[in-house]
Amino acid sequence: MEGFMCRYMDDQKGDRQLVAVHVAGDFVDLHGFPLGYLDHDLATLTACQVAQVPHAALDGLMVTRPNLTKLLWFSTLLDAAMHREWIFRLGRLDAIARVSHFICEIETKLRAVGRSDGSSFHLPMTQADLGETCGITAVHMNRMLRELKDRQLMTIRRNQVDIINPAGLAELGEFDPSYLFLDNTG
Amino acid sequence: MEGFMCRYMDDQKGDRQLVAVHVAGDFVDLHGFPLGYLDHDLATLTACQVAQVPHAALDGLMVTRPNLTKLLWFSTLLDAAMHREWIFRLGRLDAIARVSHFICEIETKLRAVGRSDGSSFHLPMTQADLGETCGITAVHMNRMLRELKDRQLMTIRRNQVDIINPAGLAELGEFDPSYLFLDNTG
DNA sequence: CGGAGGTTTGACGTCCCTCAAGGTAGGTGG
DNA sequence: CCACCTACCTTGAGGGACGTCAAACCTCCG
Repeated sequence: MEGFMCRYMDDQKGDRQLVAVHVAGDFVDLHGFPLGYLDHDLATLTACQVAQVPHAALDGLMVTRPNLTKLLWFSTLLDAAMHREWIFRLGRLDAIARVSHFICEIETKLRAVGRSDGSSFHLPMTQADLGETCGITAVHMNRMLRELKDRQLMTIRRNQVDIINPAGLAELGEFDPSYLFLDNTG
Repeated sequence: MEGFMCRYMDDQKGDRQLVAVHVAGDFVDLHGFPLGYLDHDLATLTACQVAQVPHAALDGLMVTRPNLTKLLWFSTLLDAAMHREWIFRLGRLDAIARVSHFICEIETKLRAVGRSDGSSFHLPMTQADLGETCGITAVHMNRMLRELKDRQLMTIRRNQVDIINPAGLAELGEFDPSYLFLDNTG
């Protein structure tokens, strides 16, 4: 309902890799319903307010409300589409483009729920968190953020993101929001 | 029904990033049903035999067969779980571990459909394909495969994979098959 | 026999990591 | 109100993993 959460997985050394970041309005744990258990971990990035839905209630919905079921299914496949985009980001983009891409994605998601005006928004993630998102170290994340500032594309200061040149940022991050299916979320 | 397919996305330079590899038995394009359209591309790696299911038939199933619907939903979330594992692989593992992890994953999937005996199987992917899967160049993939052979872990020759030391390969790739939910696929 | 696609190898460059040190801001207790 | 602590941010130097470029080779097939 409120706050920021993330999904992550740990490697053998205990280092985290974030696999998703969730904002207010997301149905976070729906994957656990058809799967039975969850293959990864959840954590909050801020204090959060969450609503819970018993699996039994979802089973009931599946029988009585196929259209609503399809919407829930849709929302989990939206997560899958974002996962694919993250794979692309980690596999094909260099560090600075990864950061740009992620910032564009989170801005788009926040704007969809009225948490961003298109240029400025609150993002409660440390540079270490951002590094674990983009598959780079916190030190290198710091250098990339400096470079984004130097290039007049965006700044982050005290969890506050300011996008100076949205088009330039999207271009650098090869960001195309069609995978977020904003024309279809109702 | 038969053959190998993959899902992929292109970057601005036209280089591919594979985001999934599908084997015989997978329901490949089910994501397009709730989503409405597909945010990525599909290609075959070999000649394939495919079965098609009209979306209208799936709509019918959702009304009359909620249990079967949940199974289909499950199968798409399995894809999502694999996507997460690919994110982890690209974000946290170095090149040789990425290859090991992928080989372990595809071996496990093939074994589940009787296409691998646990040590040997057919994998119709070039070193360039494997590179596009693991986010490294074909040249570096070649070096990693040589190293895996030198370390007595596995060999690939003419699309034939031979795993010499399965435990060692899984260890190197930090591979844990629980995300494949093999205890739950019926 | 020749060509195309795939594999292998070497030399060299660069992006990012590692390690280390210092700086900054907010929070807590004296 | 100051002292201190902790978490986070910033910067530098040096090294290593992987990319790039180029050439040779191998294998299949027409």
